[in-house]
This record gives sequence, C-alpha cells and structure tokens, in this order.
Amino acid sequence: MGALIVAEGNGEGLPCGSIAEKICASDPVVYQLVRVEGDGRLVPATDDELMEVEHLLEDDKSKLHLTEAKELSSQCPSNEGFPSNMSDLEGPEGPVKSDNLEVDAPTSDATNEVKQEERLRLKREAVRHSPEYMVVDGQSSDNPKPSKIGVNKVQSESTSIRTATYPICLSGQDLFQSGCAEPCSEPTNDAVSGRSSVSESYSNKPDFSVLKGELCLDNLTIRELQEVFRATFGRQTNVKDKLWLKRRIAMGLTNSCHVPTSSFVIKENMIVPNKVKETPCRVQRSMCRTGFLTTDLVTSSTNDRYEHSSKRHPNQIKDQKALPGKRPGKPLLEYDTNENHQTGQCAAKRIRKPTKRYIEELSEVDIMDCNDRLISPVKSPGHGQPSPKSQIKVDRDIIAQGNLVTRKDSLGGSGVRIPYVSRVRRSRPRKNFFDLMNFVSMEGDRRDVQTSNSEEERDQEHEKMDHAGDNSDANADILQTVETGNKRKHHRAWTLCEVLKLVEGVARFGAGRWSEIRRVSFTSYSYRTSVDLKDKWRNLLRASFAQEPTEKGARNFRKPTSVPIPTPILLRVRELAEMHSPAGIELRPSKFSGHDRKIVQEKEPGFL
DNA sequence: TTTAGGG
DNA sequence: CCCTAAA
Repeated sequence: MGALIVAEGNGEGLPCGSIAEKICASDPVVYQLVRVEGDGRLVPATDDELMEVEHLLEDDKSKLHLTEAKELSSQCPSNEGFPSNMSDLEGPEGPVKSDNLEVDAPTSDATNEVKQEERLRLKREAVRHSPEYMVVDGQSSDNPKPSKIGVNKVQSESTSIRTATYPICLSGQDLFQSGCAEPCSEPTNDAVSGRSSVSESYSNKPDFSVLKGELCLDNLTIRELQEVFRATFGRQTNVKDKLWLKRRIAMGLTNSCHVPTSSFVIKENMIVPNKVKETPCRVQRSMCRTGFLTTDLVTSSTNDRYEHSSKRHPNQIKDQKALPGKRPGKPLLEYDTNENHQTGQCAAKRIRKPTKRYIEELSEVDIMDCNDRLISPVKSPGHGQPSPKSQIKVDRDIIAQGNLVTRKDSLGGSGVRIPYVSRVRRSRPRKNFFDLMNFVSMEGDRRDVQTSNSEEERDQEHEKMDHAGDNSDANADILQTVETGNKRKHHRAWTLCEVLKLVEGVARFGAGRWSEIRRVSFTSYSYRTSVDLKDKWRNLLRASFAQEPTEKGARNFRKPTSVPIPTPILLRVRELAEMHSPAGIELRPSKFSGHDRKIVQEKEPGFL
C-alpha cells in the first residue's frame, strides 16, 4: 500500500500534556487517512487501508490511550495553557518550529496571528493548486467532526490544517492528541504538535517504510529525522541536530562511516549524490512523513514506552515497496508548502545551532534529575568547594535525607550535618580572618562559621549602633543591658578574630599588659575589658597546654560548645606563654618554628 | 585603675 | 564571666 497519511486538525490547537494526561475533549482533532500515491498525490484512503491501519493499532497501547484519552478528556479543564501555541506551532511551521523550539515556544500573540494567516494562505493556495489532493481540514473545537476518509474542503476560517502524517490513524478521534511532551520537560517543544503526541502514541513501532526507497534526509524535518533514526536504529532519539541525525542515519543505513557532508540521497543502502533536487526529495519526504507524524521532541517520559517496542524489523524495510515518482506542483498540504519555502533557509538555521543537540542531550539528563536540581543548589556557585567526590556525597545526602540539603561537616570530625545554607560564608569575617591569619589550613569550619556569624552579628550590631547615632560605647552598654536582660550575663563568645588579636597583643606587649592590649587591639571591641582579656588568655593557655600532647591534631575540640581554637593559634599561645615564663626561655629555641620565632623575637625585646 | 587569681 | 584583693 502506499504510505498513509493521517492528517489531523482542529481549530484551536491541541492541549498539551503528557500522554493522555492532558487531553481535552473540547479540542477534538480530526484525523484523516490518506494515501500518498507514487506521484506524490494524496488520495483518500480506502476502507481496506483503513482497516489495515486499524489493524496496526490492535495490539497497541494506543488504544488504551485512546480510551484513557476520552475519559480524561472530560476532566481536563486546563488545556488553556498550551493550546494556542501549539496550534500555531504545528502546521506549516511545525517542523521549523520544532527546530527552533527553545526560542519559539512562547510565541507572542502577534506572531501567532501572523502564522495563522500564513497558514491559511498556504492552505488556500494548496487547495487551489492541487484541488484533487486531499486537504485535511481540522475542525474547530466547536464543530468537531469525526474523521472520515475523504477529502475535506479547506475551511476558510479558523481551522488550521494539520497534516500529521501518520500511518496509523483512527477516524476522527480526539484521542490522538494524547501525547505531548511533559510540560516540565519540554512543553514548548512538544507543543509543536498534537501530532507528536499522536505519533508517540502510535509509534510504538518505528515506521520502517520511512527507510524504503530513496531517502532524502536533507529535506526532512528534525522530527522526521528522528523518526527515521528510530526506524533505522530502533531507538528513539531526542537529538535535534539535523546534521547529526542525518549523518547518523546515513551511517546506519549505509553501514558506513563515510557520509558526505553535501546533500545526498540514500538509495538501497547506498549513498547517492543528490542530483535530483527539490521534487524527488519532497516526494521522499512526503513518503517519510507517511511513516510518521513529524515527531516532535520525544520526551524522556515517553521514551520508555517506546524503547522496548521499537525494534527494528529489517524485513519490513524490504517489504515496503518504494514510492517512486514525484510530486508535482504545489504541495497538498500547507505543511509541505511551507516546507518547500522554508526548508532551505530553515535547514540552514537549524544547522546553525548544532550546539542545541548538546543542550538537548543534556536536557535529557536534566529532566531526569530535574528534581535533584531543584533541591541541590549546592552545585551552583557559592563556595567553590565541592570536588566531584564531595558532590557525589552531597547528592547522596540529598537522597538519604530527602530534600534537606546537608553536608557532612568535614571538620572536627563531629560529623554534624549542616544545612548548606548555613555554610555560606559571609565575606567579611573571612576576610578579616585571612588578614589576620598566616595559616590557611583552618579555613572554613564549623567553627569558622560560628565565628563568622557571631562576629558578623556583632559587627552588625555595632553598625546599627553607630547608625543609631550616639556613641558606640553607650550602645555597647545597651547591648549588654539587653543581653543581661536576657538573663544571660554579659557573655560574648570570643571570636577567632578576637583571639587572634589577643594573641597578637600578648606577643607585642606581653602577658599582663591587658589594658594596653585592650587599648590597642580591642578598640573596636569595647565590651572586652582587660579582665576579659586576661581571662581569655588564661583559658587559651590552659587550652594550649592541655592540647599540646594531642597536638598535631587539627583542632582542639575538647569543648564543642566553645569556639574551637585552631591549633596553630594554640601553639603560638603556648610559645608565648613559655616565652614569658621563666622556663620559657630555654624551651623556646627547640620548639619554635622559624615563623613563630620571628614573631616572638619581635616582641621579646620589648617584653623582656 | 589595673592586675592577678579564685569562683 | 564575675568577684575581689592588692598594688
């Protein structure tokens, strides 16, 4: 039999949704079954052909879908979202669109209107030029007609013609609209057509007829190419790179890696330079189209379904008889017409963006881990931390903990899980930190975070106070009061920064000169009295000595509650302490590193 | 007031 | 941190 074309159309575009999920009854689509004659003409399918086609559907899930669709249709209130675009996308511009989808998806009304007009124009033209061809006319939703076989007159208004060429078709049912890309994944892309959905519904089996005869890939739309690809390789592809598809298909069909870059025709598994230009190709194309609806982007969601059922049947290819001949004159379908006009340019355009393929391929992945992405801003910029490893870890954490994005804190071995957000470093503290620190080893820790936060808080407080006017001391007092009022004595956690200053001060002025130190190093921390400094120093000493034996360890975490003090600091504290102690003088030489010694020596004179 | 030390 | 004694 000749290729069959199912044309379906409706006035207002198709609802979009994932298969059978977003079907709206209000938007019936009429499918017409036509046959492509050898010369390219379209002829209404005969009953026999119809039966044949229906036969194809027999084992199909599509039937299920049909039913579902019908059922669902009644409860699908929201087809408002997509339809208009979809209808606009399909039709003549369908293929083109599909290629440029990302861009075009949300077309403006104006654009849509233009397209509408264009479509109508083409339609009329088509009719005029090839009256005997079948023109499929979509029915507007308010006037749904069951599809019938036969030539429909083109209706002048509002109806859009959709020449969805698909071999399998049922008589006018709205069911075919079923498959649209999942909104989430690629709404716009698939919006390109209800057709695609149709094809998806029915394309459980690749249409191998596509492969028979001469195959001119050049003129195929991406969807067609994808279909051919499927027929060739038995698997679905989302790739939208025409070039890639063509080459792939050509290679597959010819079993050769040598695929000319110029246009060619594949004939009997051989690559033949494409001398025959437009016409034959078009014929081929129409032929191809008969094999499938121009498939829109196949979404991953639907892929699975096809995957298993789409095996290649080599025999079928042979069985098919070639469709020779050409199609004369004007195209029957506006789709074709449009193709004619646009294919060239469009091809260029489409080819121009090969990168899209990668985008697409990526998008597959993206779609898959769409959810993950939602909850893992982790990857994003922020702290350029995670190595691949840690990334994996993160993901695992995510999985393990649901949506909570956490990260096992690497520091202190506490294994505490910390929400990522909390680890976002605020720039200032870090800066200070580094300014004051010579060592980098202790960057980013839990403590650091704590420190940072508290410090920042403080700073903010200061700022507030300052802005509030008056003097900062008074404000500090106020702050204290407030804190006191909180029943929490004047307690201020020592920040790393403060500790550093303290140590530095001690080094400079010697232990005991607290007031000096305070005056010099803690001007900005009015709440720290010399007594505080002394106390803190005492604590530091204690900590440093206590920790000494254990040393080498990254940090002192004897007291998780208090701000842990980086070992290097403790070391230095100890050195200073020894220095100031009578015995310290002796110990010093052996213990000090050059770095420390230098510092020590600096102050030493002053103190001793 | 500042230090030093105990609580 | 607080308190206090001593300087």
